[in-house]
Amino acid sequence: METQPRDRRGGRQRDPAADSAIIDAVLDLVAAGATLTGLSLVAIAKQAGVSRNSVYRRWKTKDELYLDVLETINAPRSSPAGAGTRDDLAVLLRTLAERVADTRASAMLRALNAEAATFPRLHGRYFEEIVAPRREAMDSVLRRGVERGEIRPELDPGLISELLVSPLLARMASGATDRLDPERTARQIVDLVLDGAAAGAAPSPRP
Amino acid sequence: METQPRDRRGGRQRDPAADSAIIDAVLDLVAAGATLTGLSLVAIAKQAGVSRNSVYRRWKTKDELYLDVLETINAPRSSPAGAGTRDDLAVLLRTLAERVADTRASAMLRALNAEAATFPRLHGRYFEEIVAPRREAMDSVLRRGVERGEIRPELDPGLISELLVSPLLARMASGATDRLDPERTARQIVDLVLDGAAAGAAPSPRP
Amino acid sequence: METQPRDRRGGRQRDPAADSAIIDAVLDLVAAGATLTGLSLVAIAKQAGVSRNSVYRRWKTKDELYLDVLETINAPRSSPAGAGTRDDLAVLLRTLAERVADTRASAMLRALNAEAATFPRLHGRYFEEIVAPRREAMDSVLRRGVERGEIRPELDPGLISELLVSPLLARMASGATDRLDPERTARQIVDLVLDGAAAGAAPSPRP
Amino acid sequence: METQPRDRRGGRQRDPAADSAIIDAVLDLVAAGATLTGLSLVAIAKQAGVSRNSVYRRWKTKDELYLDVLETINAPRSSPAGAGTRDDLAVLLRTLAERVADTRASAMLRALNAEAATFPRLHGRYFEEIVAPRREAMDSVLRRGVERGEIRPELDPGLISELLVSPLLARMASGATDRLDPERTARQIVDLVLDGAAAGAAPSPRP
DNA sequence: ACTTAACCGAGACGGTACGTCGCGTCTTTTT
DNA sequence: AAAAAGACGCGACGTACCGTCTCGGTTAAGT
Repeated sequence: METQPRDRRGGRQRDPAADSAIIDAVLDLVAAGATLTGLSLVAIAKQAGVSRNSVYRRWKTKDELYLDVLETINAPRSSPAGAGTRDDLAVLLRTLAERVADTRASAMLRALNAEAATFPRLHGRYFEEIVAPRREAMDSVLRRGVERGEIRPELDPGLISELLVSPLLARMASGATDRLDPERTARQIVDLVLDGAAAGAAPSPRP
Repeated sequence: METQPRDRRGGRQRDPAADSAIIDAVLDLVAAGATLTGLSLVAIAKQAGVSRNSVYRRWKTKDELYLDVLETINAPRSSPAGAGTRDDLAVLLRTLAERVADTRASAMLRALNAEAATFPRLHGRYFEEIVAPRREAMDSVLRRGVERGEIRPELDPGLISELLVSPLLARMASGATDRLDPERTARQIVDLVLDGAAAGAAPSPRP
Repeated sequence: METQPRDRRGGRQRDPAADSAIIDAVLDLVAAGATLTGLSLVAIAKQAGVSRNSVYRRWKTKDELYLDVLETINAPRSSPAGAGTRDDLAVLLRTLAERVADTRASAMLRALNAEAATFPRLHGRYFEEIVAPRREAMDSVLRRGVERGEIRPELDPGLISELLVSPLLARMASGATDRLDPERTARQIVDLVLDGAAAGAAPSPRP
Repeated sequence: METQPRDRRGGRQRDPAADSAIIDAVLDLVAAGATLTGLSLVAIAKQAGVSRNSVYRRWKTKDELYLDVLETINAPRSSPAGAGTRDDLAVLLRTLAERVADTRASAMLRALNAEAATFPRLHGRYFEEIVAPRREAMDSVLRRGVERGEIRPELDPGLISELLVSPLLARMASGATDRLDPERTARQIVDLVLDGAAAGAAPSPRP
């Protein structure tokens, strides 16, 4: 995460508090409605309470700064226990819901999605490092579910996956992340997607 | 849709082509990645091939201009035939999917969502005039489905509705609107949400 | 003297008052002690009471601006009547003395001399257009003086010329331009250089 | 000349070479065209090859530094032998011419003159310690010349003095100090000022 | 036909924000 | 304790863009 290794042969040390103050400032400003292109290093410096110089010294471009901001909100992945498909999916969705409930992270990712065209490199990294692993985890659970006979094998796994995560992603996109109970919401979504809404579809028995 | 009535006592007429050229310019620029705050009337004028004056003469602020842009992409609502819950939902989703497949409209709404905080008035109108009626239509279909005994009555209708529309909204938010077959996708989503993905949940017989 | 001809096909006209206000500002600031390198277009704009934009629009670089300032202080040359060498020299020196007595012009030229290395193009123009013609005029008078038998022919005309103008140039350089009576000072210098200070050198009879 | 006595209680000694390196740097930079206000301690440090700290440790302000630079170029005064007015004046002028021929000293004094308003204290010291004594010496020689009957008594001694030194001062001001033969130039000036340029003014016999 | 009034493009204008640069100070490591 | 390296806050600079204002030229309605 350090921006520049640099030869440390002398000179004053960089204030480590400034690093986090700047990253915090970005998150706060984006959460307050700023766009990634509209956000200026000047405004960031003011919000962080440091001089413009201290920002430019650490990051040459907004791209590089945002990259480090993304690293910051990249929470550790959850690892489902493998007890059962329903529970495993609930664990994955709960972890996603928790991130969605984090107002600042949510705002940052929403902004990044909206301006993907302007920050292709950034969006690429976001996809590779954050989206892809979690998508793979969910696919893995679904595959195991099919093997166990818990998931209808004739369905497109991608579609199931999309239906599961979309409600949370749509909330993130619309900014309606308040009053989101991760545990409860994750469970509701999984149950509904697994059991279906049609009256004829009797809900499977659950422990 | 006309912005100013004005006294028409004489003088040169406004070029009607300019109106649509400007609105087109907004849609093109937003589709190309511009944000609503970042987009300037100057850039719009250049893209539209008219002078700044011609833009300012028609709309005093970006807010008012965007309002008219929103009107433009407000396609007529679909009206489900009422043949059956499954088909009615499919009709509604197909209409939504078609709008999502429209790259420019999709980009405009994505931008509006991302910057809702900056354009509260605009976002409010968008919600009232576009989202609310369609949401009400879906709720109505679901209510009728419960009465008909086609939808499990103990479920939260809001959750079902959310699950149905979220896949399309999430696609709109992420910009992954290419290669979207509205008819097919709408049908797939409705089937999966109604029938469920669990192996035990036998798919209801369909005509 | 006009900076840019420009195609005048439309658009608002430049405020002609701003042109002179800016040039006046330069002269005032330089007279107040500013150096040509130290003087910024920002400071000039503030002093002139116009926006930075209005300065940059007219002149891209300080060089071009200073060039026009030089034109402004380039007073019309004097033309000696040819009545006699002594009187002709006095006329030339009085004209020079008048320019030296002009505080602002004097300061400008002093600054230009001091920073000739930084503004070679400017210094070159100054030399060609202001210094050279006047130097040539004086050489011409001296040549005629030799022909008339009024100037000792064995002397270096360049040295005589240098002795005549140097007192005024030195005053200009040192900034001691107050209380300078052009008429009287010019006459005194010419008399002394022509007649000499040595006791043996009897002053030539004058009308 | 040492700036601060300081308690020498231990620790590393100041590098004596740095002192002269810094002063040399100032002279070189000014000779290269830098102004006194425009010259920064940073640029001086870089030119001298020392750290900024090493400059600031020795001199708190540019004023104090320039003062020591002035001391450096303050060559010892000449003392005319008193053999005769013509020779005495030539000695004084030759000394002045030698200083003028020193490119770096000349540039420094030229810069100081141009920016006298910005450095009043510095300019005052320069006047008191360098100009005044030499002016007094010349006045003294001229007074003795009048007493000896070698200088016309009705002339203003100040004017004679001004005419004698101005050619050299003007050269210093204009920077045209190359190819200046101090001995020859001084002699030429004295002869011309004493004997006059007019044909009627017979040159006094010289040894 | 002539006046009038609005539109249109072009561009000057004041204001604001940006990213850069340089300054003088402060801090840390090395000599 | 001096020296070198470099981070830091501050401020100025030149640029770019924005929204307004002001031109000459054009077009259509009303006399």
